[in-house]
Amino acid sequence: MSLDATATPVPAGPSTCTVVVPGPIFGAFTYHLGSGQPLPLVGARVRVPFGQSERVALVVETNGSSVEDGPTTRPITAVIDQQPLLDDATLACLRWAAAYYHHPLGEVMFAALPKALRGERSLQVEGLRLTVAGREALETGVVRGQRQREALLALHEAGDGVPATALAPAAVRRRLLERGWAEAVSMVTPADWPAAADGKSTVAPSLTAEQASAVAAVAAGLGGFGAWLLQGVTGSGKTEVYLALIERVLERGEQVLVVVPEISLTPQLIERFARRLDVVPAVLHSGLADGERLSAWRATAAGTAQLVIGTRSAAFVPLARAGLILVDEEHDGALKQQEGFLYHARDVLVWRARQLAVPIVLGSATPSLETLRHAWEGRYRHLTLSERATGASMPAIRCLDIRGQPMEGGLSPALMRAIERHLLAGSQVMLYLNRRGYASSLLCHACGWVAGCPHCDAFLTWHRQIARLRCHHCGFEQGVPLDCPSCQAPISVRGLGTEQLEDVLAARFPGFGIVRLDRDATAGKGVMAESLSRIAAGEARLVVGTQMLVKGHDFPGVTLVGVVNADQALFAADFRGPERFAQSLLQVAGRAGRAERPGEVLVQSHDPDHPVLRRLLRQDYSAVMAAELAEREQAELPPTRFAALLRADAPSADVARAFLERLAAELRETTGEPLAVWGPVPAPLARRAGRYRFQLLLLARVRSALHRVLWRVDESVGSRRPGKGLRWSIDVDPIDLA
DNA sequence: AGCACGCCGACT
DNA sequence: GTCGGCGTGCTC
Repeated sequence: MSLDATATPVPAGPSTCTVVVPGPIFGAFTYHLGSGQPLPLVGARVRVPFGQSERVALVVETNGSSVEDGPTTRPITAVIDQQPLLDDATLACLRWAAAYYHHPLGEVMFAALPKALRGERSLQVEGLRLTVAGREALETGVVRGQRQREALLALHEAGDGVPATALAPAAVRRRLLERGWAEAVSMVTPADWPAAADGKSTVAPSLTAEQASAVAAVAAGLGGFGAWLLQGVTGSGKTEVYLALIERVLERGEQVLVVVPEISLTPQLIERFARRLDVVPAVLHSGLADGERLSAWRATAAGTAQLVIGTRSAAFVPLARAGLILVDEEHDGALKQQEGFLYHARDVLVWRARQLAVPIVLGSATPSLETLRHAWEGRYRHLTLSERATGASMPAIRCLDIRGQPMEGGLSPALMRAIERHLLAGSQVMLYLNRRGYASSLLCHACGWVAGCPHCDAFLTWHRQIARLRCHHCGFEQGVPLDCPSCQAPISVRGLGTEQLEDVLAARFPGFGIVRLDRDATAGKGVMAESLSRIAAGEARLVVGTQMLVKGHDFPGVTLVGVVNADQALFAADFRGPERFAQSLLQVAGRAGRAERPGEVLVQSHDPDHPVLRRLLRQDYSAVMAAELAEREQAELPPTRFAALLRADAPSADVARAFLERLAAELRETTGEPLAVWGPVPAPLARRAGRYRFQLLLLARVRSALHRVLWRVDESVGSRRPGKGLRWSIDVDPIDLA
């Protein structure tokens, strides 16, 4: 490009730009510019004719060589953004993620934008800028009006321009323009963000030796890439380590991105960050109104927000001056998107940290086997917090052998006695049961009939409070039959759910107050908060709940945790069953005994000698996971192999199965790659919502081999027509094989 | 994903 | 005789 712009003619060759559109289209499309249009920047939105209609598209390349024998290019209709919405680094990350997870780039890129920017909403506004005459007027002091003077000073300070509406009343602006002191410009709406909170920052507690050395280790690596696993038992004060690190990074004038599994569980975390650090965190999650999300996103991209806290979708937010990335509860499955674009936020962020040359800290009391393995093999540095910062001891975990015990509503006599003892001592008791509803199924004792879902291979769960049978997989509901539809004998129930447990406890321990925390009981707005405050106030002394209990919330008054049914999780079909069980048990155990009173955890099981259980009783998470790793190696499963799951479903079982069978045969025959092809097999829930589901598992020792095969899959499927109603997807690094 | 084109049942 | 059902195919 010549420096002398006036002498340089507009390049004679057609200026082109390559764009992607939202939707399941893998390719990119090349357009040429309309007459007199400026070449749009990469990362900006444009409007293009597309088929019979027009679309908003994102520019991914300019003046690119014309695409593979593309027919004739059409002209861009309009350039929407003068400035790119996505910078080069973010774009590179999105390109990598689209390729790695085999998802169309257009869909990936539009998913990375806040909703408000997926359409045509412009960020350009009318602005005013100081002219030379204006500067002189300011310096010579000829400006009479106080308001005009203030406005000119504001323009002088801003330099680049100020949005008209933010500057002064219309009359004052008109006067400035008339006198030639200011000129009208089109400018991008500034991405303002409040610099500080109210200045009342709370004082940091002094760090324990373990915390201090963790902080020092990571802080020494600021300014370059490094991955760290921060493994700290519940109550060991990981958050204090985060806070100290964030403080260091903010002092350097850099940004921190914190990604958590679920923002709804962490309002207190955000509040704590804001207070301590005296900043206003930019919060990014799906529950925000579009406008709020837009301003937080833009402030992050522009660098005006120093601290950003978000859920997995925040993994793709542009960062103007990144300094550190934190992933809290890195083992949590919510960090992996479960439909559509199947990315894992933790893995994306490790890639980004490397690209941005900043440290990333993965924190958890119960790290995933993937992350632990990286740490054990030296790819990640391993930081451990083994003591509770409060000085409280970890609760004792004991197993209750319930074989042959007379059970009452799923509770053994020993657990009943323990509940009574803790209640009478003035404590709170928490019971963990990972099954909602009243009973898992309705059953006819006479003929064996079971209430099943007409659309899924699943039993209907009886929800007594709403007097309905409900399918937890497709949402199907029906009334509760009084007699067996098949033989008219009276119906009985099987399996225990949280609703029933609540009833049993209410009858057995009247007057102590019960709160149930599960998806059904906390559905309404504000119900969750209300329940939590009833627990905090001690109004409820018994807490019954599902997985929800495991995450986030602290219940300082709880001294007994009862795990009602350990076997269900321990013998789960999925290969991650033991890992998940260990994580849930230790997380739920961590809710007990935080105060001065020591906690107790009682686990009911029919198999008290199960090796996973035995190791957990010793609180030895690492031993559980080391044994688990050996098993995975033996079984040739992740993380010792790289996996991809090909899923297919269709209204007809034959169509779905045949699709994968043909693919499997092709892959077995034609790839020279060292690859295991398992299946196709019916998916764990073979029929769901009226569709038949099959899956094919691919396992490779070498990641690149797996990806070469996946490209071949894309090609193969692209070149034939799938069967009637067939849907299929690739899940790279599947969390579960279901 | 949109949005067309395209070939079979119930309505003015 | 048309309106419209959603199956199938394309988008620089």
